[in-house]
This record gives sequence, structure tokens and C-alpha cells, in this order.
Amino acid sequence: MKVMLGLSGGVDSAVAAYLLKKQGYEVICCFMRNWDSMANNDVLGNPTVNDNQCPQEKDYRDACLVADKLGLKMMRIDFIKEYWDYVFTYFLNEYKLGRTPNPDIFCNKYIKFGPFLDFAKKNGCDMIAMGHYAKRVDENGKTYLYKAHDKNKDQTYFLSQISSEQLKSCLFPLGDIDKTEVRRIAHELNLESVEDKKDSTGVCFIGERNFKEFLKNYIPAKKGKIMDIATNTVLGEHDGVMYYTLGQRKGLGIGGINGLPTHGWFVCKKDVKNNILYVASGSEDEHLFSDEAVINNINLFNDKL
RNA sequence: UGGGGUGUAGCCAAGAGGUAAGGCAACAGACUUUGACUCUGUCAUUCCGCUGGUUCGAGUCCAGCCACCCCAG
Repeated sequence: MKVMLGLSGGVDSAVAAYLLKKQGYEVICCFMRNWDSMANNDVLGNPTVNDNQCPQEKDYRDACLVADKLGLKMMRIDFIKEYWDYVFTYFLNEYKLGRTPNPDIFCNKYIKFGPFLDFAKKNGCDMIAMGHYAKRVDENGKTYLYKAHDKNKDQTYFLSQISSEQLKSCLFPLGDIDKTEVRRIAHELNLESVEDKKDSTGVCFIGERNFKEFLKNYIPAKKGKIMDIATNTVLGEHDGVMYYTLGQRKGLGIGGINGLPTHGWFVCKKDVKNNILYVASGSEDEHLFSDEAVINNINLFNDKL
């Protein structure tokens, strides 16, 4: 069996590579690049835009060191355009609608299990593999997605939109072990470039930096009022209703107000049309609770449900 | 320029002669499937509108000045 593993330059996929090899698979590592700051005009608030080595290249080098140490072949592929068309476009549209999207779910559906899978097959691989904390279970000829053994690190959420067919083409070597075990193995193997590397979280391609500034590259700032939903009075000003998310507390800049209790203010409603951000006082305010939700695009690829 | 009130960190606000509470915001770190939430930490070292005075000692008492608010004109 020939498998192409997505090697990111982090500790998880590095250990996944080792485990696959140990299990007898012929492993080819591949570093994927989905974001090009220059091509995508990602300049505002980008702390590394002028650096001679961007963080992605550091990750690539770390990945190469891992592949080298494990004696595995290393490849590299760009999906800049695909990412923009299938993931980032959706991402921006959601923000423009006043929602808070999760691009990583689409990245899996449309990139890793799309062009990347195709790329693997073109290069003679039967399957792909990922360092996700997720479990694939085959039963009676069917393939199911199970939560990872490490419930704390489970990443099946990110895989929630892939199909049963796509799932059949992928292995998750970390499905049965804990993060602490992953770190332990990395140390045991002396994978110096990744063994103590900090976990990356959140939107993967952006890196450590001011998120609002990042969004300003694509969604222009537009100042508006922040209003108290209980009294309908103006409490402050925001930079654009799209930059905030429901339930958010930080970044509103509302201090103490004469005569009003001070328990912090939380975003409870976004009026995109009129560019008004509504806030409620304290985390227990009734406006922050809801007993209904609109859900669509449910992916019932697991017929055990 | 009659009367009353207020002036403490970016904001709100305790304090009441003995050596500046607390909250919000902000910032930093941890955690993280919402760069969100949450948690932890840091935030007025002679400073409490200004200037003098009383006192061993004043944000707290006194005097003058300044600023703002309210009522009356």
C-alpha cells in the first residue's frame, strides 16, 4: 500500500508519518501550501510580509527535516488558487453575511480530500493520510468516522463535511493515541524540528497576528454604533460589524458607564444592514441565550446515526 | 460670577486624618472546533483638578484659584 501523508511541519503529522511507516505502508510525505500572502494581497497587519523567510517556509523546512530523519520521500504542492476559490471565497462571504465561518472544514472537504487526494493518486498512491485526531472504523464494508481516542484533541469536527467516499481514501494514524503519547514518540525519535513545537490552533493559514487587520485586507472597515440592546442607547463605536462574533467580549472598548452595572459587555446581535453592533451587559443576560438554531447542510455520511 | 454640586488611573467608582478598594477597558500568558468564551497575571511607587496652609502625618481638615454640572436669573 502506497500512502501520501500530509506533512505540515508540526508534531502530529510527523508522528503520523512514523506510525504509518511502522505499520508497513510505503509513505510519501507531501507539504501543502494553500496561502500566498503576496498573490492574495494579504498585506495589512501582516507581521511577516517583509521577512526574508515566511513562517510557511520554516514549517516546510521542519517537515523536510522530519521526512529526512524518517527516511521518507518528500514532495511539495501548492493549492493557492483552489483554496481561494473553494475555501476563502466562502469564508469571506460568510463574514459579509455577519456570520463566523470555519474555513478548516471547507479546507478538508475541498482541498485535502479534493485536489490533494487527486494529486496523491496521480503520484501512484492508493490513499492519503492525515495527522488529524480522528478515527476511521470499517464495519461490514462501510466506513465510519469516529471521535478520536483523545477526546480533548478530537478533530472530527473539521472532517464533518467530507463524504463516506472521501473517508475511504484516508488513514488517521493518530486516532487511537493521546497527544501526550504523540509528544513522547516525537521525543523518542529525536524529531528536533517539531517535538516541542507549539500546537497551532484556529485558522491555519493566517498565523499569529491581529485577525481584524487580516480581515481588513478583504472586508473594508466601516465604523458604526455599538448599542445597548436593553436600553437602545449608544455605548461606543466599532470598526465594522463583520469583524465581531456573537458572544464576543474583548475588543469592544466599552469602559465604565455612570449609573450602569459593569460586568463586561457581550455581543448579542449584529445588524449587518444598518451596521449596528448590539451588546448586552454581563454574561447572563437574556439576550445572550437562545432556544433555537437554524441548521442546514447536514452531512449524514454516517448511516449509523 | 446668586444658590447648590462635582473634580481619585482610558472609563465607572470606593475612600472619609495614618500612609490609594473594586469593576470595566487595555495589555500579557494559558486553554481553544467560534483568533470567541473562560482562566491567570499586569495595570495610580509619594499620586487623588491646581496652589498654598494646618498636622508627626492629608485624597481625606482650612484658604484661594481653575474646570465642569444643576437650579435660579
